[in-house]
Amino acid sequence: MSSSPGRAGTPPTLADVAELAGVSRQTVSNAVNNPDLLRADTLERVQQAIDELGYLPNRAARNLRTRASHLIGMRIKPAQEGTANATMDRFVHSLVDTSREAGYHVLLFSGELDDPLAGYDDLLRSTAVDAFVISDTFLGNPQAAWLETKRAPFVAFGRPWDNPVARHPWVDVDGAAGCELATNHLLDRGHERIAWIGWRKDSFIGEDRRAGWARAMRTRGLSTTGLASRVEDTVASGREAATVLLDEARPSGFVCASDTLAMGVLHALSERGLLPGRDIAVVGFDDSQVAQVVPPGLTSVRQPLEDVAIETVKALEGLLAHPPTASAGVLLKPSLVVRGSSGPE
Amino acid sequence: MSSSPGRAGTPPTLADVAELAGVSRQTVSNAVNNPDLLRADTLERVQQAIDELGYLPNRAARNLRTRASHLIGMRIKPAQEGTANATMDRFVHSLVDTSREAGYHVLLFSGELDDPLAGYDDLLRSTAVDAFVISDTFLGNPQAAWLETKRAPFVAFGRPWDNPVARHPWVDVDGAAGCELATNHLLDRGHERIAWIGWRKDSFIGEDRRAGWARAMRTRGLSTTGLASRVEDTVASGREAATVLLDEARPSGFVCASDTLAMGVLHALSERGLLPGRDIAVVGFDDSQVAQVVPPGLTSVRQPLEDVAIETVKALEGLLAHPPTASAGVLLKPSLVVRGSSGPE
DNA sequence: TTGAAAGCGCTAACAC
DNA sequence: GTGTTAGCGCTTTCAA
Repeated sequence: MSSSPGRAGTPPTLADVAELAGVSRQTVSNAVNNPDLLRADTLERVQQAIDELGYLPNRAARNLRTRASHLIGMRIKPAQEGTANATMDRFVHSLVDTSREAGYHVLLFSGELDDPLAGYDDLLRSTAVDAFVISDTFLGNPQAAWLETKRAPFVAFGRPWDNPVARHPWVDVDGAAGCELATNHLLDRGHERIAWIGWRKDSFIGEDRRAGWARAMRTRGLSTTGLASRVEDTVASGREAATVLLDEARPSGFVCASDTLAMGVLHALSERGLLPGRDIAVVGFDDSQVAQVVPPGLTSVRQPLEDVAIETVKALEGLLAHPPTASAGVLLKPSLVVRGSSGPE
Repeated sequence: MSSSPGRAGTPPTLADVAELAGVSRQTVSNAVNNPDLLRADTLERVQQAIDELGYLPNRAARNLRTRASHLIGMRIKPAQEGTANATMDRFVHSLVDTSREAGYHVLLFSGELDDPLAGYDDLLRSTAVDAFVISDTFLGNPQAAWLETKRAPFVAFGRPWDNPVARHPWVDVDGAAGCELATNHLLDRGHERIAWIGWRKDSFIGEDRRAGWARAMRTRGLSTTGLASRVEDTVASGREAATVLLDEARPSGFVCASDTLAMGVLHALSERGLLPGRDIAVVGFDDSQVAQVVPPGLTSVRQPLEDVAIETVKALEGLLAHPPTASAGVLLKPSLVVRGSSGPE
């Protein structure tokens, strides 16, 4: 490790490399950004100087000049306690990995709970990020409309439910297909009275997932009457809903809009001495850690978040290209992870 | 919303504000950074222009000039599937919140699994971040030593186990105290044969937590012989360990080094038709979502991650102050969240 | 209290 | 191919 020319702590600059290699600063810049412009021997010499000094372009300077930060902003909501919901954390992991391969880093920020726009504006106006990934589209997404008026590049994880004509790129997972998968799985195992526990009606995602259950039932000519419940996404609500359904509808299986609700069902079963998988089948949604480790394993719909991240970054790259290319929406298919809670074997 | 002078998409600059307010650029800069230098009426006028244009200083330019990015880098490991472990995700949330209050954003990055240093070097040399938060100190932390040689500011979440004379700031949670708390909780409820399931001996954290259990037992004059098991941090390992211990040591309670292992115990109990809390007491560590939602609730040691984040940012601010002030290590006390798995009421 | 000049490190545009 | 010039938007001197 050779000592840099300045004081330790001040990384070498383009000028340092240029001096050491005996070329101009511009040539060093070209060596870094357009190597094919240089003659082979010059490139070699510059590269050697770069290696010797451990040179890497200063981000701030490059950002200032190129008007790009190579940063993707993503707002995260406070961690939800008491639920099984960690989809966004898993997505962030995938996004960080995928972004890195595309030369981007992920900048996380948080905002006031009540203001869905907080945080975006500052980052945008200070040109701190090149684009956003928005994700909390649970009940529609005001961010999308707002960002569009600001002409800010962004990709949404989640369909523009409340605005079908929206033009921005989005990536989503087909929740209806997932629940259809889950329901068919139980139907294939001989269940006929399959109950649904989902979210309140104002949730677009919840209604979508519910539709998958209903479709599967209808397709087999089975009635859904009295078999559905719509509640808050909490364990307690899931437990109560399950208790009521068990008494009033006598289902042999449950398909739930979330692992959180499914855990509520497990609570209800446990209270009655019923065993999931043996006495009553249960399927959740999200393949959370909870689903993975709870005995006897919770069968659950798994979103392909790695693929969501890949498609998201792909769309992002299009948006940030010159000229920008807006991609269409992408809808991915989830899979079903079968575990003990949906029956033996 | 007034239109900015340039094309839409080009945010207003200092010069735009200066022109509108009829002052020099420098005065605008002072208005933003040293408002008390301005006369009240000038400040008022400039502030009005700033508001009108929606001006916010360009980050890249400011970063270049001040040699600071106001970004904290944190490397995250791939999400762990099949475990209950989400401590780092919870910590990231807290860190993002706390950093924001201190004027910092969190930049996430990932690196090759095999190379603990990957990613750090690039960010450092390109002056992309002001400091790092390192966290994966499970088996010691080579990053710390490396970052110290680079004179890079960083704070560790986790003690420098393998280097007691390390001088860098760190924040950690007293795992031994947590397990002592857990064990005493069971002792207070009348248990005497309390088994330990922990990690392999090369884990500093694991040995620390184990010491808390052993200390609590010894303090009451109880033997620990044959009651401890050291395994991998997986559900399967926890299940096997519990099975063996149930047969050979006949414990009435388990204290585990992680919620993942505790879930393994729940699996073992479930296989034998035993009920956690009624037949056998179980305590985990981390108060994961799993602990929160699994029936009948898993009693678990909770790390005060919000406080860890606060102390981390405090130490970071010291490091980045002029002149820097290195703070000492901070050891925080965890708490015990009591749920059904450790017995009724 | 305000303004003018310089320069952070880099790259785009052009001259050689 | 390579070097020169200019300037991205900001803050730190220093002078008025």
